[in-house]
Amino acid sequence: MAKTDVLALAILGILVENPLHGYEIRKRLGSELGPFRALSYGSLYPCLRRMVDAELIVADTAEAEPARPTTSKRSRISYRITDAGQKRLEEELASSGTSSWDDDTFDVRFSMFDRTDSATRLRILEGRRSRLTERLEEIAEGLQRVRKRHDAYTAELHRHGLERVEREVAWLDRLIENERSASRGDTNSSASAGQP
Amino acid sequence: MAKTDVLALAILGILVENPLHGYEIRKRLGSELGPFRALSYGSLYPCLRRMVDAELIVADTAEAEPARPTTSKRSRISYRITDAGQKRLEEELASSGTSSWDDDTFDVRFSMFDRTDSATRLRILEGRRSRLTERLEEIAEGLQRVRKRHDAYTAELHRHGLERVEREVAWLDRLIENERSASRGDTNSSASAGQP
DNA sequence: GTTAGCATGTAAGGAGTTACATGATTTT
DNA sequence: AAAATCATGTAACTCCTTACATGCTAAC
Repeated sequence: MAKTDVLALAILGILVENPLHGYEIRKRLGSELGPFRALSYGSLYPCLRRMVDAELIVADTAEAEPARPTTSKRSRISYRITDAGQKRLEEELASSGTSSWDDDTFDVRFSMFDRTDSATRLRILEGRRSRLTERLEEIAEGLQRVRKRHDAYTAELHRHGLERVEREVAWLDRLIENERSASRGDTNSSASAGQP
Repeated sequence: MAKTDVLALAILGILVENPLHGYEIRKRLGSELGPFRALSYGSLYPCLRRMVDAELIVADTAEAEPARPTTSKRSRISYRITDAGQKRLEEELASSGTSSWDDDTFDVRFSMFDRTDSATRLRILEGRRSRLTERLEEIAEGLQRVRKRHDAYTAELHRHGLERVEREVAWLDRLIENERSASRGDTNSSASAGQP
């Protein structure tokens, strides 16, 4: 796996809670991480193998129940995180590393915010925010150019794209504000602000 | 290119207006299509070549200005759409083909709506809408599951994801309504509704 | 008993990126 | 004259999907 494989990171984040077998890991990835990719087995199993080779996880060929010797039961390989894996996860979670503000990586990092310290959370949120405001300018420029070229549909596409990004920035602002008041020592804070 | 390459379709849509060279095509792809991919040359040029092989476009090794014979000027290969390419584009635009409601394909199709007939526009918008409502249910389920598991951040991620999709559905509803009133023969209609 | 869902994997291939390699034109 | 940007391309590589191949377990 070498560098900072997002998928491997997400898997470590899932396995750190309790050991699981591949099939279940895939389901979790699909539901845990927002509207995240429902990735295929053809992607998952090779990744698990790479992680085993890197000794971040180990594969227990389940012997859980000693009783019932027949009906062999040899399927369901339970993957468990190793000390090295746990250390790696902590390292990843500690620093906003190699830009955790890409679309994909951000979601994975965010989903593990309850295991991330406040300072790092803030750094990631702000990094993501500035990434989005850059994009905002690009889209706004494109919108200007497109408006001149008549064509209401293309303009509408840009307008909608712009709005989407603006909303995400507003969302981040809310989260950043929350994070700041929490670190100022306020006790009345949680991730979800909004309705009174 | 064979089937229905989204990139090739987007390029045909750009070249049908006027011939351009690769460098310029890439810029257009970046600005024209919403917050669309700024795709690399390593992707673009091989695609152009495939399209030339398929005779959808031809490469004119620019001789535009007959004057100035020195300073050779031989770079800038101007790509021009062929009759076959034009026919192919029309075919693509005529039917909502092999599901044009994926995230990527939808944007490309939408950006060419002014060259698409009303019935097809409506079919694509509705297809996209039903695709999104499916996703809506999946996310809503995931949100339920996540809420039970404490963890405010993951829940917030889902909530935000849900909201984003809901907004896109609302946007589509607005466009569909517009499209319907336009085909009912109202003269006061355009792609952008909204403010009175 | 047979369908549906659980469970694990591999091989081939698609679609794109990065890094490289090269050169012309325009601006400073 | 140097630097920026325009312009074209190739080769290697990454990441993921699809299709295939296999077998267990539970429900109807």
